[in-house]
Parts: sequence; C-alpha cells; structure tokens
Amino acid sequence: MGIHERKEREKEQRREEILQAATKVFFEKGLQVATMDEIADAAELSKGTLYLYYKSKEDLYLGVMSIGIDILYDMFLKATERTASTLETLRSFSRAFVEFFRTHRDYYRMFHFFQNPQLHKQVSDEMKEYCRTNNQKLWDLATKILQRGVDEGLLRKDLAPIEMAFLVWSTSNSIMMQIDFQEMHWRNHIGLDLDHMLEKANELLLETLLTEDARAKLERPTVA
Amino acid sequence: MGIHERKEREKEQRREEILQAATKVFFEKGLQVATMDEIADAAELSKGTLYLYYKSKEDLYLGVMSIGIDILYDMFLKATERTASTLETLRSFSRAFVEFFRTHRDYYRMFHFFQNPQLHKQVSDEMKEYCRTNNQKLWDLATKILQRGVDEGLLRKDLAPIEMAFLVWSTSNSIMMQIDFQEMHWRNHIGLDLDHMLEKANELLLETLLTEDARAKLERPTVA
Amino acid sequence: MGIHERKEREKEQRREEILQAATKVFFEKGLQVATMDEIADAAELSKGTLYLYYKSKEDLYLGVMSIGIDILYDMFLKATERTASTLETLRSFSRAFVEFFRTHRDYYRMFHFFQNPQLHKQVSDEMKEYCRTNNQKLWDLATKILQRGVDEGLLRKDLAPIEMAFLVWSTSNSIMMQIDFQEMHWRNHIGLDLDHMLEKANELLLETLLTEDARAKLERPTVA
Amino acid sequence: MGIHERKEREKEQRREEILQAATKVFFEKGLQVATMDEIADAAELSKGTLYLYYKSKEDLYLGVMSIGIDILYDMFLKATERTASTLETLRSFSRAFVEFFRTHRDYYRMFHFFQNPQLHKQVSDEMKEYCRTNNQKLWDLATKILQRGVDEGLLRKDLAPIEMAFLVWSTSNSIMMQIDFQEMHWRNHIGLDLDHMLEKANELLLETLLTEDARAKLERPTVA
DNA sequence: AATGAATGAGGGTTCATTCAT
DNA sequence: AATGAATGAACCCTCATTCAT
Repeated sequence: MGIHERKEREKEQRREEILQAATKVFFEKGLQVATMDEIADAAELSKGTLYLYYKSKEDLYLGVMSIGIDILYDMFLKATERTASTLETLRSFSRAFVEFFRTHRDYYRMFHFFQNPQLHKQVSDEMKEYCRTNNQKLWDLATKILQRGVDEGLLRKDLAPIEMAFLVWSTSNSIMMQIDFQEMHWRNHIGLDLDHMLEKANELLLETLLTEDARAKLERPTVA
Repeated sequence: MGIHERKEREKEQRREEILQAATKVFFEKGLQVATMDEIADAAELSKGTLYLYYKSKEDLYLGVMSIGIDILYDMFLKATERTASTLETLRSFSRAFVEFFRTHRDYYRMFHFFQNPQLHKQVSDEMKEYCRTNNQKLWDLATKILQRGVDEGLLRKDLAPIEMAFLVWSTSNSIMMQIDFQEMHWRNHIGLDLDHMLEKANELLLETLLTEDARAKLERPTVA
Repeated sequence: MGIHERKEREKEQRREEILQAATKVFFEKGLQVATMDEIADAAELSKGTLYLYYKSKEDLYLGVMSIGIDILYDMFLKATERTASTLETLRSFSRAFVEFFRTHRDYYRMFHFFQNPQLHKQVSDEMKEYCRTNNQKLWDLATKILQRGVDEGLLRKDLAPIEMAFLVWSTSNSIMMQIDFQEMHWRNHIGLDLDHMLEKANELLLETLLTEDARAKLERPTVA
Repeated sequence: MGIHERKEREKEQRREEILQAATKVFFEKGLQVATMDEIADAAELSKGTLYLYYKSKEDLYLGVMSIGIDILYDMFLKATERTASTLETLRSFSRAFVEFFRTHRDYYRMFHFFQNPQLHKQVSDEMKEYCRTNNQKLWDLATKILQRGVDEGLLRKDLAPIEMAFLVWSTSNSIMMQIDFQEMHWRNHIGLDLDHMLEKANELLLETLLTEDARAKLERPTVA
C-alpha cells in the first residue's frame, strides 16, 4: 500500500515542480511571451511531460495564479483571526489586500487574466471550475465578516454584504491596476500619489459603509 | 499653394478612410484577431499604404480608440454645457460616462489596451503622446467642474479635484470592467446586479465627496 | 504442465482483448486518427501492455486486418462448400467478395493499408509474414477452384489459375475502391452506378474466362 | 500596360518555380514525409511565400499532380491524333496509359491521393474544382473515342461509353497499383508477371467490349 | 506480466512589417 | 503616394514508444 502512496506523492511533487518552473517563467515574461519550451527547460522536464500534468499553457497559468489566490486567502484569514473589533477586522482586510498587492505583484497581475474570460482560449473546464471554487472562498470569507458588521449595527443595512464586498474589492482593484500600469504617469504627469489614493479611497469607502451611529463614534472617538 | 492644401486634404481624408476601415475590423474582431490584411481589404487599399499612415497595427488601434475619447469628451462637454447647478452637472458627468459605456461598448473596450502598457509592444511615441494629450482633455474638463464644486462649497476641500476625478473614474471603471467581462457570472452565480451597483457606487461616492452642508441639503431637499 | 498451459491461454485471451479494443477504435477513427491511448483505454489496459503483445501500432492494425482476412476466407470457404457446379461456385466466389465488401466495409478498408507498403513504417517482419501467410490462404483457395474449372474444360487454358484469380480480384478491388471513396461523385456527377458496374464487370470477366464451349452453353442454357 | 503584364508573367513564373521545387521534394519523399520547409529551401524562397501561391501543402501537392494529369492528357491526345482506325486508337489509348505509368510513376502515385478524398484534410475548394475539371478532360476524351467506336459498330451497344471508360481505367489502375506496390512480391512469391498481366487484361477487356462482328474480324483478320 | 510516467521530435500556418518598384 | 510580394520568426500540442519499477 505504501507504493501507491509514494507514487501519489511523487506525482504531486512533480506537479509542484512544474508549477515552480512555470511560476518563474510566467513572472518574468507573462502569459503571452512565455513559451512551454522555456517552462519545460526550467522544470528540467520534457515539454510532453508538462502536458501530462496540465492540459494547456493557460491551465498552467491559472494553476500558478491559484497559488496567488491561496496566498491572498491566507492573508485574509490571518487578518480575521486576530481577535479584534469587527471594525478593526474590516480595516485589516483592506490592508491585507493592499499588502498582497505590494508583496505579490506578480500574482496580482495574473488575476487580470482570470478576470477577463475573453482571454481564455484553452482553459479546461476543470481548471475553470477549480479557480472559481478557489476564488469563491475569498468572497465567502469577506462576506462573512461584512455580515458580522451588519449584524453588529456597524454597517449599513441597505447594502447586502456581497454588495459591499464587491464595492470594496472593486474600488481597490481599480486603483491597484492604475498603480501597476501607470503609477509613474500619475505621479509625474498628474502629480497624483496613487498609493495615497488607495488608502484614502478605502478609508472613504469604509466610512460610507458604516451606519451613521458607527460613523459618529468613529469621528469623535475621544469624546467624553 | 492650392496644390499643397489639396494634397494635405487628400492625405487627411485617406487617413480617415483607413481609420473607418480599422474601426469596423477592430470592433468585430478585437486587436489580436484582426489582421492588417483585413483592414487593408476593408479600406480598399494595399497593406503597405496602411503603414504610410500608421506606424503599426497598435498605432492604428490607438487611432481608433482616440475617436472613442473624442466621443466621450463630447458627451462630457454636453453634460457640462446644459446650464444647471454644479451638483446636477456632476451627476450628468457620471451619467454621461455610463451612457458612453452603454452605447459605445466597443470603444470602451479599447480603453483597456490604452490603460495597460504591458500590452503595448509597438506603439510609437508619437501616438502615445497624441493619446495622452487627447486623454488629458477629459481630465481637465472633469477637474474644472470639480474645482467649481469645491469653490462653491459643494465639495470637500480635503481632496484635490484631480483626486476626486480619479476616484470617480476609477470607481466606475472598475465596475464597468466587471460588467463587460463577467456580467452574467455576477448576475447568475452571485446574484448581483452590476448595473445597479454601478449607479449605487456613483451615488455613494458623490455623497462622500460632498461637504457636510451640501449633503445635509441633499438629504432634506424639501425643507422650508 | 497445467500452469504453463493456463498462462498460455490467458496470454492468448489478453491478446484477443486488445484486438477487440483495437478493432473498435480503428473502425471508428482509422489508423492515423486512432491513438494507442484510446485503444489502451478501450482495452482497460495500460499503454505499455499493448506493446507486450503487439510491437507497434501498425502491427496491431494489421492484427485487426487479419481478422478481416479470416472472415473473408470463411465466406469464400462457404461459397465453395455448397455442392454446386463449378460455374456456380465461381459465381458464389465473386458474390462472396461483394458481400464481404458490403457487410464488412471497415475490414475492407484496412486491406488498403496492407496492400500499400508505402504506408508501412513500423510493421514488424513477423506481422508482415503472418499477414502474408494468412493472405495466401485466400489465393490458394481461389486458385484451387479455378484449377478445377480449367480441368473441367470450363475455363480457358491459356491463363493460369493464379492469373485468373488475380484478374478477378483486381477487377473487383478497383471498383470497390471507387465505391468506397467516391461513390457519390460517380453517381451524382458522372451518372454512373458503381454497384451495377461491379456486378457487370464480374459478369463480363467471368464470360471472358470461360472457354468458348462453356460460353456457348451459358448463352443457350435451355437448348434441347 | 507592359508593366502589368510583366508582373503577371513574373508571378506565373514564381508559381512555376514553387511547383518545380515541390515536384522534386514530393517525388522524393511523398506527401506526408515532405515538409514545407524543404520545399521552401528547394525553391529558395521563404516558407511564407509558398502560402502566397498555394493555400496549403495539400493544394501544392495537387498542383503538382495536375501536371501529371496534363501529361497524361497530352499522351492520350497524341494517341488519338494519329490517323488510324478506331480500333487502333483504342489500343493506343491503353498503351498510352501504360506508358504514362512506366515513364511517370511519380505522378501516377500522386493520383492515389486525389482518388481518396478521405486523405484530403486541407484541400481548398478551388484546387478541388481545378483538379476535377482537369480530370474531367481525360474522361471526356476517352468517352469521345469510345462513342466513336460504338457508332462505328465496333463496340457493344449495351454498355455506355462512360461505363466502358470506367472499366478500362479501373482494370488498368488496379493492376498498376499492384505493380507499383508489390511487383516483387507477385513476381518472386507468386510467380506472376504483372507487366504481362496488365497487357493481357487490357487485351481481354478490349475483346470483351467489342461487338461479336468486330471480334470475329479481329480473330480472323487474314481470312480470304 | 503489467504499469504509466516520461520522452522529444516534429510542422503546417499566420501575419506584422518591409522594401523594391 | 501606393503597391503587394516577400519575409521569417514564432509556437502549441500530439503521441508512438520506452523503461524503470
């Protein structure tokens, strides 16, 4: 029985090696410029072997991206695990996303491909499903916290948690894209500090989502 | 002297014909799938001639996109020209962007390419500069209105007009991207109406940008 | 000694299972499109095992084809076994081939591959020999009948039985190929009914092969 | 006006050069083994240029084959042009085909690909049509002669000229295939001289197609 | 005997761009 | 100015076969 398990482990390990090699190459070159030959070289495997483990280049790309989702999920999880007020947890959430963006820019970029199904030409249904499930975890986690905020009277009731989650993610994402693509343009030509905008936007949005009561407390926390 | 002018006019006209043909083809197929052959066919010109007027396929693509910017600019201009309160003008602005998104989806999509320099491989500096200048007009217009809002005490003073402009554009853009790419996913799997989210987000953001006074008036418009 | 025999039997059975699976796949897809993976799947065996029993894909293909030869042989045999006049037996022979063509088109098609050594890239000498031997049985059977016809004064003496056999087979085969490849072309564009041509050609050839006496009797069978 | 014509001539010449190169390579290697790279090398042109003149490898293959059809047509034409009796013309026809087979074996082989549309994967409709038309000329020519034979009372009336044409071609073709594929097998293992069979078969078939009168004259040509 | 992971060569086709005319 | 013929680089995926276990 040990044999089967060992085989299984080796297989998983091989899959991992391929993923490592692909990560390296995709980070350096992006989906389009990277070639399966390069990845095979980096993995020290034949090209054919790559296709034993991943059905297409795009599947492999999404395989790497999924690691990014895992990382982001872990960061979100840690942000929620610290016992803190719900308000503080919400802030941790935002900060976690920003931190992910700063420390895992390469993974962040891969999300674009996942977001835009127009670019998917060869993604297998399995991989699509896998990514979707993986991605769903993120939204579930976020929604859970936001629901707690609503229940505690911290967050407005006229917006569903998923709506708030969407707004928060959407707002951050939009600014992050600009940072990633054109930070220098904004800074040098327009004189806009996008890093600051990102924080500011999150801050404003949080305020907007709070109930009036919560906002009142927030603004005069040291009264009394 | 008439000769030179006629030549100039003919040249401009030819450039325009190419743009028309490119518009048709790019709208149908997108940047990657469209070929210079198809565009040449549509323009009833030889492929070589295309390169006399545009330095690369990507330049041509951005040439088409610029028309989209012009259209959006005109829509913005009309939104400001109606003599109305500044507040109403701000709302018109938002609505104009949404309307542009709805009625000129093809152009809207092209903006992504412009936004993402990772996709630029062959864009000439001239075209880049041209687009930037063209684009700048949009921001100047928006900033002007927002400055007026600040001056009138309608909008908060702790955010620069350009910052507000960025936030407004950024928020809309992020949601529009989702509508364009994954509207069905959000609607069917998550149960989220992104069209509604777009309106809601703009509304919330506007409120956030108002001064407290302005917001107070807004919320009780029928006092007196 | 029983052990060895059982092993032998199991081996033969395994070989047979592989053949069944290959038959199914080759019939559906043809030599080129079919893959060893598919056959292995169909046989519920690993790809490696296939190579324990057949040296190459082409060998396996010829293995299947040989079954077709066996079937044809049986049909020929039955055609000869009915106690009938030699003339009638000859006709039965022709009809048997036509019937084989009609009812076992898949096998018939495989004969082409066997016929055309240009297509053989990986056929083992053993398989080649096996097919040749198997094939030889057909010719021997046919030659035997024809020899009887010659002996009886039914068939001309200026042609060797093997020559007649070759002519008969060759004539039918050529028309069958056209039926298989281009029946519709001939019917729709040329207005030629190849099925009828096949019968007619066989009929004419038979007449040609008969001695004058035999032909005379044939034409006036009801004299006296 | 000279310019256009010269261009046209050069283009035709280039097409011809490609055909020459392709002929050389296809003759040596066959359709499957030959590569477009080799042909491009042989033509001293880039691979891309090949595709300016021929839509696919298979089209190019059929382009070469068409030359073979032209050659055969010319040989048939010459066979009919000699003022001779219709009977002699018919014999010339058969001999012409055999001579083509002997002197242009490479072209003959290419006919198989044309015959078997199952092998056509990338043939353009234009090329298909061109080949069909070209091929049709052969059949028209043959049918014309046969019709003359019927009109003169030389050939049986119970078979349409096209049916006779089919039988003649079919009979020869079948034997030629065997000569091409397995001549040695037949000679060495079976002791059959296929060259002789080819002549014999044609001879027998011709007799079969003659009217009884014509055959009678044929058999006793020196009576009286 | 059976497995199945690994191999690695193999190739037609597209198309943005150039340049001689 | 306009042409359009020529270029040539670029590339994913398949699959028969092998071999260590």
